Amino acid sequence: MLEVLVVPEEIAKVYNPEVVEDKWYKYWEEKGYFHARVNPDKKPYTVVIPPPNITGMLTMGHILNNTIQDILIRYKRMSGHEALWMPGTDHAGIATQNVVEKELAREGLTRHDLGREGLVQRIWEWREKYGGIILEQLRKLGASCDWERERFTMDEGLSRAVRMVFVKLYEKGLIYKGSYIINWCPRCQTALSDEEAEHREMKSHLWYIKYPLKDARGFIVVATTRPETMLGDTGVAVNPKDKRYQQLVGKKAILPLLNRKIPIIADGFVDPAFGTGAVKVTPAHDPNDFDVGNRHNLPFICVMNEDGTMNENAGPNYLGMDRFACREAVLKDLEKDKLVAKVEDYAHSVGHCYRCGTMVEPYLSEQWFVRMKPLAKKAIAAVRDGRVRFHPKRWEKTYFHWLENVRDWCISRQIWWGHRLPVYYCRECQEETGMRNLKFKMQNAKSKIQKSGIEKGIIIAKTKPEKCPYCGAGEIYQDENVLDTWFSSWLWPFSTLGWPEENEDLSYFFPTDTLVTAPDIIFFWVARMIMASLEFMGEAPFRDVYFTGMIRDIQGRKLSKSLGNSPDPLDVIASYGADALRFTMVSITPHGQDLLYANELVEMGRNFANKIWNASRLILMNLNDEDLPLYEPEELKSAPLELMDRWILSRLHHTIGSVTRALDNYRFNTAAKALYRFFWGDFCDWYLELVKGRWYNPREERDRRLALSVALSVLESGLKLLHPIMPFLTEEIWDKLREKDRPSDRCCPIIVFPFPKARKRWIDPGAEEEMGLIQGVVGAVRNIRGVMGVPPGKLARLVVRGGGENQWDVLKANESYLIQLAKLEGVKFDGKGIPQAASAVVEGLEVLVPMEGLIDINVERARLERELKRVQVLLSGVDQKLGNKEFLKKAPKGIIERERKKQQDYRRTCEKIRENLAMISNT
RNA sequence: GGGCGAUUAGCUCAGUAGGUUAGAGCGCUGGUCUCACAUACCAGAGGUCACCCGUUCGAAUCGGGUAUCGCCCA
Repeated sequence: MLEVLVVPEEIAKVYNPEVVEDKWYKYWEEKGYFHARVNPDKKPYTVVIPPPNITGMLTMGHILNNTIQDILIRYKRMSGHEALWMPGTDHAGIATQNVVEKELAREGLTRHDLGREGLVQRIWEWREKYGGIILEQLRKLGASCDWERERFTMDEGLSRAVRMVFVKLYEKGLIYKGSYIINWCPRCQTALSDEEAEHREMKSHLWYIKYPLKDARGFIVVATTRPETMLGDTGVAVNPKDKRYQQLVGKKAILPLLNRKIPIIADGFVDPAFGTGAVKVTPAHDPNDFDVGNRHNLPFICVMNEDGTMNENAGPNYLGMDRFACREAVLKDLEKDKLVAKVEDYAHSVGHCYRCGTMVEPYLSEQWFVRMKPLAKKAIAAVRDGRVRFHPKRWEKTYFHWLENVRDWCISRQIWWGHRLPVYYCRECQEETGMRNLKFKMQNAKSKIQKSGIEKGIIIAKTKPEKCPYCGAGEIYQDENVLDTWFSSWLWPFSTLGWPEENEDLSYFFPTDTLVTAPDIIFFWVARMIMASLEFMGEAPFRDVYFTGMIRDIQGRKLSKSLGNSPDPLDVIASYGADALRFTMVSITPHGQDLLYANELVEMGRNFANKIWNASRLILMNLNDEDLPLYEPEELKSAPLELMDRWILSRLHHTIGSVTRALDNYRFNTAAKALYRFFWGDFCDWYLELVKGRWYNPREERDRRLALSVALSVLESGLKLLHPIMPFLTEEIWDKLREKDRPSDRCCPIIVFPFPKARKRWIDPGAEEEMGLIQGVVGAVRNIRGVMGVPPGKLARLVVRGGGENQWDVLKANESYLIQLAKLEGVKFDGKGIPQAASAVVEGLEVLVPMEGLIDINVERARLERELKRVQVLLSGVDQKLGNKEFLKKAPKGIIERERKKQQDYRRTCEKIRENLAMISNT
C-alpha cells in the first residue's frame, strides 16, 4: 500500500468537547483557581451550594441549578470578586439509612442485627464509597466549587454547630418535648415534620357508619375516610349549633365491633356540612381529634404499632393485622352487622412520606419540637423589609403564607443515622420521677402538654456530663433520637464557614450573596436558613434568593424515574458536551417558570459551540506570523477603521452591556440569547463574511493586519463574555489564541481574566444605521435571487434608484460590501428605468435586479402584489391613526412624528411597487 | 376550599417604560457540499398574541371576568 501523507488539520473541523473538558477542569483545579481565600483587597462573593443528598445522583434539576451557580461564580470571579462557591453534601438521615438497610436486607440482615453502632459504622463506610458520587458528577458539568472547603453535615465542626444550636434554643425555651399527633411513617418507623409529609390527592371513599345509641333506639351515623381508626374512637362529636343532634349531646353511643361506650359531645370544630354532621373522635390518631380529646378530657387509645399493624387495643380480631387489611376487615364486619349506612366516592389529600412514599399515619407520640413563631417573626421581617430579596418576587407570598401559619417543627427522628440529640438523662432521677422508660410510649399515651425549661433528670448539654447535676449520680445516658437532617442544613451558610468558632473566613465570606435553589424547598430549607441565621448570626444568610423553575419533559410532566422521562445528565454531557448542555439549559429556562426539556434541544447548544469553534478556527487559520504584531485593543480607536469594524465593535459593546445587565438581574436566558445573537447573527453572518474579503484580497497589508486585529479583539471579548456560560470551549479557544503572541491580552487563562466592560465610546449609532441600510439592500437582493431562482453561483446586477443622497453615499462608499454579500457583479447608481427587473423597496430606496428575459413575470407580479398588500395594510393602519383628532391631540409629539414618517415611507413604497408592477406588465 | 402562575407561529420560548412592520431556536418548504462550519449557508411559508368586557388617542403589554392547564397550601 502506498504511504499517503495526510496533513493533519491543525484545528479540528468539528468541535469535540470530549477531549477538551476534562483537561481544562483538571488544569483549573490544580492551579487553584476555584479556591477562594480571605483577601481584603477584593470584595467577597459567596454562594453556598444547596447540599445534595449523599445518596443522590445528578439529575437535570441539579444541572440547571448548578449551572446557574457556576455562571454567577465565574462571572463574579472575572469581575474582580473573591468568589467562593462552597460545596458539600448533607447526610440525609432517613434516605441514607434506608439505602443501607436495603443493602443489609439483601444480606439477610436488619439494623437490629448490627446494633446502633454497627449500623452507623456501616453507613459511614457506605458514604466513603458512594457518598461523593454526585460531587464527582458536578465536576463534569464544570462546576468551579472550592473543593478544598468541601463540607458534610456530619463533619465534626458542623455537628458541633448543631449541638450548640440545640442547647441555645432549649435554653431560650424554643425547644421542648411534648406528646402530639405527628406524621408517622410506618415503613421508615420514624416521625416526620409536617413538611416531610407530602400531600397527594387520593380517590377513596367516605364511609357512613352507624353507631348504635346506648340508651335509646337507633343510631348516630358518622362519616369517615379511615374506618380502621374507629377502633380507637373515644367519642362522637357534633357541632353545638346543629339542631339535628342537640338532644343526643351528653348521651352515649356504643362503638361497634368493640362495644365501647363513648360519649356524644358538642364541639365547634365539627363542620355540620361534612358527612352527616357527626364525626367519630379518635384522639390518638388524628390531629383535630387530639385537640377535641384534650378539650373534652377523652381517653387517648392508640390502636396501632409503630409498623402500622394493629395492636391489642384494636381487639383480638384485628390484632397484628396491617392497617389496610384491618380497614377491609372492619368494613366487612360492619357490613355483616348492617352498620354501613352508605359509601360515597370521595377524593381527599393524604400525607405520604417524602422519602419512601408510604402513606403517613397521624400518630400520637412523644417528640421534640422547635417553637417556630418567634423565629418566624424575624424571618418575615427580613424579607418584608428587603434584607433578603426573592427572584422572582412572587415567591415571597408563598414564604409569608407559610411563616404566618407555621406550626412547631418536629425535629426528633427515630432512626440512627444523624446527629443524636444532645439530651442526657440521669437514670437515678428518671426513676424517681417515673420517667424511666423514655422509649416512646405509644400504648395508651396520655396527652402531655409541652414542657420546656429545666426538668429534673434531663440534661441538655453540648457534651455528655460526667454526673447528674441534680443528684450527682453518674449513670447518664443519651437520648436515642437523632435530629431531622434539616436541623443541620438550616445552619449551612455559616456552619460551613466554621461557626460557632470565630474565624476570618466567617467574617469575610458571611453573609453569603446569592442562594440558587428550587422553590420546592422554600419551607424545608430557605425559610429555616433565614430563621437560623437571624437567630444565631444576627443577620440574614444571603441577600438574594434565585429560584429556578422545575424541569419537566416536553409534555409538561415532572421528570421521574417511574415515567422513564428523566434523562441521565452524564449521558447528555457525553453526547453533546457540558458547555452545550449548560448553554441550552439557561437559554430555555424561562424567568420564574418551569422549563420543558428534551435532549434534542441540546443540539442548539452543541451547534452554537461548534459555530464559535469554527469562527475561531477561521480567524486562527488566517493569522499568519507575518501579520504580527497586531493592534492592541486600545490602539484600535485611533486606527483607520472601516464601517464594518465600527459596526461590529458597536454591536459588541451593546452586547457586553446587555449580558452584564442580564447577569446582574438573574436574567440568564436573556444573557444567553444576547450572546447567541451577537456571535451567530452579527459576528459570523455579517462581520466575518465581510472581513474575509480584507484577508483574502487585502487592499494593503496594513489593512489586513487591522482587519485581523478587529476580528481577534471582538472574538476575545466575546469569549470572555461567554465564559461563565460555556467555560470549557472558551478556555480551549483562548488557549489556542494565546499561542499567537500579543502579550497584553495573554496574561492568564480566561477563567481569571477580567470580564469585559461596556464602553460608550465604542457605541456608534451612525455605523449601525449605515449597516442597517446595507443589510436591508442585501436582504432585498437575496430575496429576489431566492424567489427568482437565480443560482447561487451566478453573479447578479444591482441597480439602485431613488432614495436619499445620504443613502447613495453610504452604498457607494461600501459598494464592495454589497458585491460580496449579495453576490453581485457590480452596482449601478442611476435613475433610468430598467425593463425586466425584479424590484424591491428598502427604506424608500428602489432596489432593482435586472433579469433580462430570465424573469418570470407571473412570479414577480405575485411577489410584488403580495408586498404591496402587506405595505398597504400597514399604511391604512397609520392613516387611521393620523386621521384621528384625539390621537393628534393627545399622543406625544415624537410618536406622531414617527407615524408621519412611516406614512410617507409606506406611501412612497406603495407607489414604487405599483410603478414596478406596471412596468413588468408592459414588457 | 384558599393562594400563586401560565395561555404569543406546528413545538419550546422572547417581547424590558402601553406606541417597534410581534421576534428567536427547532420543525417544515425550496435552493446550495460557495475557499470556518452541512452541528453549515441563502431564501420562504407559518401568528384575529386563549376568550369576553373595560381603561386609553392607542393594548400581546394595564384592570375586571370566563375557560383550560399547572403548582402550592388546607
